[in-house]
Amino acid sequence: MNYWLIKSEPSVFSIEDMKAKNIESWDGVRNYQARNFMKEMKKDDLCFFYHSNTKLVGIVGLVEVVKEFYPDPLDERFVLVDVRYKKHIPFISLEDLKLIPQLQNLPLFKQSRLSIQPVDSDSAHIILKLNP
DNA sequence: GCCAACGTTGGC
DNA sequence: GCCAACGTTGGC
Repeated sequence: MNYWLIKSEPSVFSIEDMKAKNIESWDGVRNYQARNFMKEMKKDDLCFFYHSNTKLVGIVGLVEVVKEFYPDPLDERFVLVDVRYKKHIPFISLEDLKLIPQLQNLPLFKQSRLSIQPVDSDSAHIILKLNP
C-alpha cells in the first residue's frame, strides 16, 4: 500500500465536496511530475486530502484510490484516477507538519507546488497516529 | 493581494 | 537546445 498527498483548493473542491460526491474523478492535473505519480497510484492506496491556497492550509481528510489511472478525455497527455471519500480527520496545518522532525522528508516543504505527492510509509504512519 | 518559486512556451 | 518571457501555484 502506498500513501499520497493530494491537494485541492477548497474554493474549487473541498473535503466537503469530496464527501458529498463520495467518488470523484481526480482531474485537472497538468503537471507531468504529478501525473507520473498518479500513474503509480494503485487501488486502495490511501491519500491525504490537503487544502491549499486558503486560510487554513493543511490536511483535512482521507480518501482512497478506487480506480487506477486512465486517460483524461480532455487532454490525452494526462490521466485521471478515481478516489473515494473515507473520512475527515482533525485538521493538521502545514505549520504543524513542519514542526514534526520525522516528517522533514515530505516533498511538501521543498516542492510546494507539486499537487500530487508521495508520502513514505513512515511519515504516513506518523500522520495517521496524530489522529487516534 | 503580493511575490517567490518554478514549470511551460516559443523565438532564435 | 538555450534561455528569456510568461503564466501558475501556493504560502503568507
